[in-house]
Amino acid sequence: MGYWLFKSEPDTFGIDDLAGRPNKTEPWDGVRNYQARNFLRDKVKQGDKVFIYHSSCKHVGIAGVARVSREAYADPTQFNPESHYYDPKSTEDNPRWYCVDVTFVEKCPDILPLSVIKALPSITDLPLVKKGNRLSIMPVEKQEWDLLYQAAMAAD
DNA sequence: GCCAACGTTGGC
DNA sequence: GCCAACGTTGGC
Repeated sequence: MGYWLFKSEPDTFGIDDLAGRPNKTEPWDGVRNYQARNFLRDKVKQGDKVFIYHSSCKHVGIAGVARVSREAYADPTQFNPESHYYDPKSTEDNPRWYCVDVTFVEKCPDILPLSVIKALPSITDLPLVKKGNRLSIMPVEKQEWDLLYQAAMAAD
């Protein structure tokens, strides 16, 4: 079982949007970074657990948990000229971008703030806490997951 | 809104 | 292949 953190801007799509979708499921599309793409395409597996992280907003941090309900397939938005994510250099035969489906699992009682995550002594390797971090799909080690999950779900 | 950090593009 | 210019991300 793999563990991941996916970033999203809640003004566009946040944990509440995911919870409100039919079957609480949504394609995680629009990823347009090669390192993130490679994780999505090659490493993210059905049943893996995912922290949904809210970025570029008032309360930055881990907002909830989802699981991967469908493994990588060609991101349809890359073929749609109307889409913000359209990529004219991508073809159906040789798609450049991939997405997975994620399904809502649970919401944190409160956002676990980035400042708190950074203050956890054993969270030092997670790309999220590194300087200049821009990776939108990143692996989380099991020990990291357990610690973050406990912190995120603890009601205080 | 600011700005640092980073990824991508394109001329050479 | 180098690297400057540019666009984007993302915390604050």
